[in-house]
Amino acid sequence: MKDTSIAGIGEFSGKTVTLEGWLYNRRGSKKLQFLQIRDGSGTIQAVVALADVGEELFELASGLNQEASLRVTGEVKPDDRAPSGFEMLVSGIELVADSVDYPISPKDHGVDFLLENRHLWLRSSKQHALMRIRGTLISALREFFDKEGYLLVDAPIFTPSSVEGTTTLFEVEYFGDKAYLTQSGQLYMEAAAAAHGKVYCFGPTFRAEKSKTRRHLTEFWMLEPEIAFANLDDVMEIQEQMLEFVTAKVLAKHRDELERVLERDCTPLEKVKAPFPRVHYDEAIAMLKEKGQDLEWGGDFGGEDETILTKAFDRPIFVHRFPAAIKAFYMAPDPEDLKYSLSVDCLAPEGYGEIIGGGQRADNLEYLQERIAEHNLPSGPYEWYLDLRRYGSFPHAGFGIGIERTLAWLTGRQHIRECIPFPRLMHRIQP
RNA sequence: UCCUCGGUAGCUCAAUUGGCAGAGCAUGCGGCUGUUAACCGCAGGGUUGUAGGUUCAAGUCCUACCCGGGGAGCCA
Repeated sequence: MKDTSIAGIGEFSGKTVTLEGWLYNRRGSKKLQFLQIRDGSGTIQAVVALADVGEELFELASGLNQEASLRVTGEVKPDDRAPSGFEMLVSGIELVADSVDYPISPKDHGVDFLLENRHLWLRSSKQHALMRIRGTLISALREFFDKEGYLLVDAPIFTPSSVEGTTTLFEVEYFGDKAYLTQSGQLYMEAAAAAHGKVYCFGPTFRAEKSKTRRHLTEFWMLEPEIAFANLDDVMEIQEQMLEFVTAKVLAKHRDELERVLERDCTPLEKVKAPFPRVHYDEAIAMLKEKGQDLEWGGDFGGEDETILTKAFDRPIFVHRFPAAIKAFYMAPDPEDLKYSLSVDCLAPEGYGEIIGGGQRADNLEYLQERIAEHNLPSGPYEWYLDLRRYGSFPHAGFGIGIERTLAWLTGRQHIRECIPFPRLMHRIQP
């Protein structure tokens, strides 16, 4: 392994270095070849001149296939014509391994073909940028909670029962019993919050819903904080601080990739500053009716409703106090009016819609028992959860932020399937 | 599960009223010393998703099925 990376190539201006990577693209003539080399950290153009390298090496260069792996040696030179400001004057090439008939050409491809070749598609520039920004988003989220004194507590993937009782779960055989893949770590975070005060989990979650939309995956990643003695207002404040923090981190580190590679206009992201507008459910209903949407009090919002709501504001918004009847059993009732719940969704702007769901949890034992019965949930699996209300119950609140939906918004993607390395969709589990 | 759109060369797509199945990219060969998804010339490449039907003639019309996209519901 060499120490030199393309991202840091500027340090070696005027010096001769060896790069290890892959041939991204090649063009040229009988006497001059332009090799686009990528090494994961970046890309650089390597120029091979027949007059400099001789016939044998030039012939090797002009026969190189797309995605062949290489060691390329040459002098690093500043060049105004290069996007990165530098290019390499090649003096030596070692073909590490050839790449014959690489399926993904630099021209257009359809979604189905690209997903079939997801293992190779990841090498493309847009997909490369998306994965880099995903990495930054995740580390920025974790940095935010770590610096605020939260403890990372891992939730289990196998669960004995549904968290919310509504969505369809993936069932697995568990030593002769049934178990399910988790749809949320929240209930476990409530237990952890009683032990540590401020906690969060980060991991994959699974939903067996037969959803075929640009907003759904069957396997997606979620970060779920839970905070003891917090209320609804507290979690809204935490959410807006968190989004302001991670958006600034992503902009600081990836503005060039966002604008140049992903063609994302960054001006809407610069407006992601606290406070975010807080819209009561009733206000949201009134706004939507005014815009001509046909809907009644008591229902949830559809994709089009969310689009209309978010386009009325220039930054993410909170919609709070949904009717208790359409929210999960563990949501706390609004003491001001019991038909509302102390719930909140955060909707991303520009039509992206819900990226965070959460709220204050019910801390009254009898209320929870009634709600579990109302939802026709088996009481047995929830006894441990009810213990949290039997032994020092405490007001607490939390939320879950969807990584892929947040990334799709930040990067301006149309579909969240590009926002996870290997998407799992209703009709796709390969590669 | 429902609504809707689609399936033609390795890839992206075209094919008029039912009338010889085509182009770009990729690949191969040739040309070009500054290309930026390079360009120019030539060549090879097809069981039009599957099965049936109508017709002198079906990529095109009809029936059934298979596969996929987008959306609804559900949610992050």
